[in-house]
Amino acid sequence: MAISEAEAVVMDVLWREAPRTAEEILAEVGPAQGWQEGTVKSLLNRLLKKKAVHAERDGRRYLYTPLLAREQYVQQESKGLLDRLFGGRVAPLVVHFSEQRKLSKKDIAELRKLLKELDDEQH
Amino acid sequence: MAISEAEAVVMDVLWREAPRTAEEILAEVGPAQGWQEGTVKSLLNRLLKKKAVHAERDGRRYLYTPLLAREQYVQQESKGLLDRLFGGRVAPLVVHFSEQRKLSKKDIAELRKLLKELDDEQH
DNA sequence: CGCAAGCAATTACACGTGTAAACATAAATT
DNA sequence: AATTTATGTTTACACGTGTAATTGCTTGCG
Repeated sequence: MAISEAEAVVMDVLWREAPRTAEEILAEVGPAQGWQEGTVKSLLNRLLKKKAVHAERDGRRYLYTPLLAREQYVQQESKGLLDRLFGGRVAPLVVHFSEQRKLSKKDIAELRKLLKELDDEQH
Repeated sequence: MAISEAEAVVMDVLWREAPRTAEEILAEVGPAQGWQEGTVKSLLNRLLKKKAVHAERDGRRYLYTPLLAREQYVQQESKGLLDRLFGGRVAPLVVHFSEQRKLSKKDIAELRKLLKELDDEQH
């Protein structure tokens, strides 16, 4: 089963640094998200059930570690969108953003650099 | 309220060609999706409620037309993903796919072309 | 005119999600 | 030892979604 958006917020905390306690996660994410303790605990439990995190007892509390790698998650999500909306190809997506004027100077510079590198490693 | 994935499948039919009757939509999408009549009708009703389509009576049936433009939908979805996963920027997403070896020759060629065009229209 | 056929609208139902409140349990404090 | 405190676990509940079944309304047909 897929990871929901709220769950992904919790994963994000763990991806930045792990292991962490529920309390630490709440501290980092509660204020911005407007979540209470119970909410974070529930999300952690659902993530446990989905095998997306691992919990290791540490005295009276648990330390949570991600099992699902961020790369994996990003990959799934991005591929899903690409497949659904752009025929599974990257260029049309970039063209789309270009048409919407959503390419910054920085984006363009980085894309140039990337293409150059791909060119170089060609042989 | 956002459009769900099943609803988007119906929208896709209408984006390809509109207006259409529920029957036509079912014919186009039912087999592939494994949906019955009632399913398509329900989805259409939800889309009506969400003001994503318009229905115009035509004798005993309705003709459905999209109100939400595909561009708009694509924009929302893409921006959402970009914001959630790539800090709202396009280049990191492309880099991600590049690292996953998901850039085809064709993608690379098209990206080159796009950058060239952007360069040209610069002045 | 009464009924069948064709559509649409309403209702249904299980499951996931966001968001907790309530409950359980074990450790710390009085 | 009894009570408070800190955590985690279970239960809850409303809402969206996927997927129809059921009901309702027209309208052509016998």
